Amino acid sequence: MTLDDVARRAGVSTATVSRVLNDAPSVRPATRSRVLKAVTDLNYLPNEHARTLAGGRSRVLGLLVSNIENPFFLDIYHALEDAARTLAHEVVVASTGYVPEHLASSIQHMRARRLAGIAVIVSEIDADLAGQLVHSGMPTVFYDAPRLDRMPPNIAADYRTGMHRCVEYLRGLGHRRLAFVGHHTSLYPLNARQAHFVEIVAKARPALEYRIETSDDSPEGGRLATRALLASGFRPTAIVCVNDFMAIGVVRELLDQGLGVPRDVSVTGFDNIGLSSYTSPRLTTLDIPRARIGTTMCDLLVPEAPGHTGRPTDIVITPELIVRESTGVARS
Amino acid sequence: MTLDDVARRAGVSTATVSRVLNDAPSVRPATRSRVLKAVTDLNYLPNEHARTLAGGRSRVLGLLVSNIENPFFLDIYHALEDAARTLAHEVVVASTGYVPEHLASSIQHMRARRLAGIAVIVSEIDADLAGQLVHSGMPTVFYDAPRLDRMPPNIAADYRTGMHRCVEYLRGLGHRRLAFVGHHTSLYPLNARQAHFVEIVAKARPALEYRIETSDDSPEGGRLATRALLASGFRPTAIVCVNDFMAIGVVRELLDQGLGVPRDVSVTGFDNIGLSSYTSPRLTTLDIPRARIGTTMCDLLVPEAPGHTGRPTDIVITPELIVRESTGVARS
DNA sequence: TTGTACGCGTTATCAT
DNA sequence: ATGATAACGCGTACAA
Repeated sequence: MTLDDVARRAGVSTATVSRVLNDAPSVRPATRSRVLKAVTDLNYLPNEHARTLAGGRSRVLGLLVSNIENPFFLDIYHALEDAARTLAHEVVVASTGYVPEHLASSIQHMRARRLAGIAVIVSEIDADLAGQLVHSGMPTVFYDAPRLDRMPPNIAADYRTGMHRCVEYLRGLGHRRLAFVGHHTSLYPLNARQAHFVEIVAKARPALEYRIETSDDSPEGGRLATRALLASGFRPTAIVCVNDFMAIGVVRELLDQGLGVPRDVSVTGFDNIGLSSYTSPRLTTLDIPRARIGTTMCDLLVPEAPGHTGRPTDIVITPELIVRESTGVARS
Repeated sequence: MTLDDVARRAGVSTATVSRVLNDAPSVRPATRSRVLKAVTDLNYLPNEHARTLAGGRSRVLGLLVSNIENPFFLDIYHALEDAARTLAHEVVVASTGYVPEHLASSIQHMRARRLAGIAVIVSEIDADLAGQLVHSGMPTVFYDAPRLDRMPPNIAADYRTGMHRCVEYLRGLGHRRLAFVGHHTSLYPLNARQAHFVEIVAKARPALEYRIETSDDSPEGGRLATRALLASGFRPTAIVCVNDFMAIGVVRELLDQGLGVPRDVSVTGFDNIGLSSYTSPRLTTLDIPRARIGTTMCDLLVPEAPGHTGRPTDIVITPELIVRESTGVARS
């Protein structure tokens, strides 16, 4: 089923069919409808590959995330997709699962497909890969990108301020023994949230005790990290989690060990995913506006986007503290 | 950056470069490495569009789901992707959000891309669209497909038995006033789980009271449905949810209204998503083996798959009841 | 073993 | 307004 078939059936040339399909201006209404009829009769659909090959342009955006199971990424995906849809663009996702090899191969695939642009939200990307991407000529936008020489547009969250708010809030509640539950990540960059946690906690006076435990980015990971934490004998009065997704498992394990939340241990998440207000107790967390991130990425990537500015804009998002039920005054 | 550039740099013809890239047998090691060097020097990546256009085949599978936010679908996606990866295939997802227009356009896109195959898990698909898909010639596999004349491979869950197990279990616990919380769905087919619930409950002796409420497929939907349910004055002692995702919101709303789960109201989910054992209380649910579904779909779609059988296999999955903490004896 | 040349299905540039 | 036809970048018979 090709253009030729349609052309033959409509008694016109392929050029005309192509014009109709791309609603070019000059086509007589009569022929136009003849062509359209042939198209539906034959249930014809243009070959996308031939199309982008001949036309040169693609209307597909790529999104690269670390872990699509985490609702945080899913939300960004949705926002991006919605924004893209209004611009007649599609978006394809690839989740690396924090596996560097998957990251590399996903990038290959996206480059091979000559996408219209690519949005990257993978904390484990190194400067090398990022640079390669940028130099490949594809429009690229990063969220939390590593520092690059030729900076591409970047959207950054001010995790330092966010973490500061979180720790200060807990200190105000009287917490002096804190734990951080993070997730494994390949070295680049050392997880910003964790780094800032350490920095801030280390500076606090009077001094705070703290401990760090890491595991997979999942509820199960949160549970395992908490189990290890408690098994070590350390008794935190508050656990700061790298994100809500893991916090769900942290709370679960605490409960399973007979610890009340927040009666015995306070727990904070990060991201403010939808689920965080459905757990019991509801999670205290820091909000990161995923929708805005997704929309902004689309703006940055697609020239036809309403919010598109040619120059590489740097955008900074400051996480807001959302106090709910999982935190309370420290048990004395 | 094209084959030509590489060929020129390596001092060979494009045909030879192509051979190297597709590791064809007869290429002298010396020239092979010359070509490979040129490729890396130029950071060359074959144009996927030209490739599938010329070669005719595509190594990309499509997955069509109703709501990728629901972990149920996400799990299938992952299983499918993992299986596909071992066969050097990619998979692209499209989530319709239960919007028929999105479904149609996603199908268009996938057909346009001449994918190697397409897996469909959208309850809202009608026989018309399904038929169109099958007749388009693309290898297709359905999960819970509408009945078709020319049956494509289909994977079905025996919801009737599953729902029967669920209702019988609740009856055994003394529940006589049941509610069903389902999700909106375009007509085709009337949600099987709901239909079976009604059928089974209506037959039960002594007679059961029941009521149905529907909303979006999300925790928020579950919450809203429950709110409406209670506002109506109906006092179920047990709520059967169409899936775990909504059940999360159902439990939340119950708790918010001061009702204990399962003390005052028992709640059952469906699917046995990972989250269902992280909520408090843990959800009693019916297990559906998502991983198996994803793997099987890959087997059915890809000829090179180990489990591939030429003939359209019909597979039936029977949901297993998993009893956890959200159900208990009916309050007298 | 390697090169030449045609075809894949479409868009776009000329003519007409 | 419409029709030829040359790209687009690659795979692959067919030759050499």
